[in-house]
Amino acid sequence: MMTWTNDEVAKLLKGVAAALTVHHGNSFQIKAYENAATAIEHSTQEVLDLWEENNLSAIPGVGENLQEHLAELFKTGQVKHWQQIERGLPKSFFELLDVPGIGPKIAKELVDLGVTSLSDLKTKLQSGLLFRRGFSQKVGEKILESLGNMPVTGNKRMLLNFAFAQAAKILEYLHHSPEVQQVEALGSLRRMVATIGDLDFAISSEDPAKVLEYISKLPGTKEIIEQGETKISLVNATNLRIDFLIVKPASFGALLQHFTGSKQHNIHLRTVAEHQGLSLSEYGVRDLKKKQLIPTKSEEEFYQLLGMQTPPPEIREDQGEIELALQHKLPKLIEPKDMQGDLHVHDDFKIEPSHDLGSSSLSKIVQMAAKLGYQYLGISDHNPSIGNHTQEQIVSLIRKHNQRLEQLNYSSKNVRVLKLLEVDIQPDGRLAVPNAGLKLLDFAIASVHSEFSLNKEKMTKRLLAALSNPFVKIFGHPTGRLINKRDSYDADWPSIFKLAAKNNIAIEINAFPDRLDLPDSLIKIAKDCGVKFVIDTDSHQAEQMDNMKYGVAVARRGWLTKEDIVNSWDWKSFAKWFKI
DNA sequence: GCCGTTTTCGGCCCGACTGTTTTCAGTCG
Repeated sequence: MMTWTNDEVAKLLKGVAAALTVHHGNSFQIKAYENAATAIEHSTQEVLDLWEENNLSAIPGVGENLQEHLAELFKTGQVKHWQQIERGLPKSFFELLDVPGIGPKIAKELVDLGVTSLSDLKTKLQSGLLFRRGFSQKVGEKILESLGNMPVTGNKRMLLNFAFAQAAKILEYLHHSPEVQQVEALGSLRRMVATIGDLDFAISSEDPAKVLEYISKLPGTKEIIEQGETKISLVNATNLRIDFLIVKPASFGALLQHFTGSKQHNIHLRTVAEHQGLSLSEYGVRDLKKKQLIPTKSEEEFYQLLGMQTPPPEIREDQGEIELALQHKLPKLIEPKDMQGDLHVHDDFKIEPSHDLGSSSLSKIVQMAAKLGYQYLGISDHNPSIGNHTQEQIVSLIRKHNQRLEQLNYSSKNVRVLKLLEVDIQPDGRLAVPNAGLKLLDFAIASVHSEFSLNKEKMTKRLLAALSNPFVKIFGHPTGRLINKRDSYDADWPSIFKLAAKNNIAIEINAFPDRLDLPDSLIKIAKDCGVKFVIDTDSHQAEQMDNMKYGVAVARRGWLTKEDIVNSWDWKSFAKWFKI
């Protein structure tokens, strides 16, 4: 069977919308296709998986018709109805739509002028041929610039920690302007999505013109894409797009709300507003009867005007948060300050593992745990490699690993240190440490570090076997994904989650920024199966223990509360849990 | 084509910026 990524499916839907546009189709049908495309593009669940689970309706904007079309696409590789709509349009038409600044109308104009591909477009623009045939000079020049800025290969989205670092630099620059009153990073960064495409900033100022002037001098700017009275967009030297929006302080709340998104959340919210005789924009809430704009300084004021609670940014994905906020029944999500321990930290003890050793000393890690205010800490080095050691040697190394931890507990009154180990799940599902070694531990974290491409059936069997081992209390980075590098492996997740729930094994939410695994999209499924979770940093140096916030963000995006997360519990409750 | 506190018909989010339009079309977020 063919595989389809969300991006590929979204691109097809956008193509259908574009074809409808040039054929003067129904504008609302066009909108429907475009909405479905963005929803799929930004979905954290794979649309192909959803189809297999018979759950395509989980994506807002995908209704009965589109579900049928998508089913046809996944089964046969094409959709007859769409082919009809696209009849008469050459392949190049759809290729051109990828270029920023080219929409359906311009793409049609270009193919009618004889453009056959992206490279042909470039040639014909540079030679001036298109201009002689009547194509707008200014539009052409903008397109040439866009072509130059387009990434050669698929544009990778930024990891959350990288995006935060970039945003921090820009925030610092903005804070240096006396005209800037408030400033905040918005968009997918504020919603803490696992990967970030571009950066958005909201700014409040009494003098927007001066702020625009100041931003236009941001160091590292390659090009200013557009600039108006309230907005400036630029691209920096690393081809990162950055948008700045500026309003008077009285409207700052509305601006925050508007550009935090998500798009699906806002569209739904505006239909709710409409039923109340209100209209929403980045300037405030407009009373349609009185024809009066009510500016909102804060987001809370904004949502209050709609009679709602303010949903935390992380769950503004139109997944039911609007309905619950209207009923004032939003759950109280887990927060970073709730965390009482980190159970997955590697230190530099020479345990002779087959994977990365940590680089920080044990004492430095314990200090860091104390600084973070933790009640407990799990030192969980990788197991000694099985290729180079006998079973006796493995057990002996574990004893040494334990000894220094036991000594530590005598000298450290604040942070309790647990004797853990991150143990490989071998391809057949057995653990890489014999029971004689496992029983020396407080408990084991089991995770996969090899043979990622087993088929679904074999992988499921492998994981189920590992989670049947009574020494395992945590299932580490469950799907094995490395963002931008390696996809999750295929497994029957509901049956794995059910077994974990039954065996009292916590599913890890690994906070390492290129893992963020369990992904937010699987969390709800896991919770529905009755599992508990841990949030761990998988740190290999002490500083990385600060990554906890990213794991907490994933948990929040999965709607988890303190009750769901065992290492947000105090020591007594936590100890009771793992000794069950 | 979607969707429901006007629910199976009849509506459909809102606005900025650019270019070339002297009142609007195209694109984007």
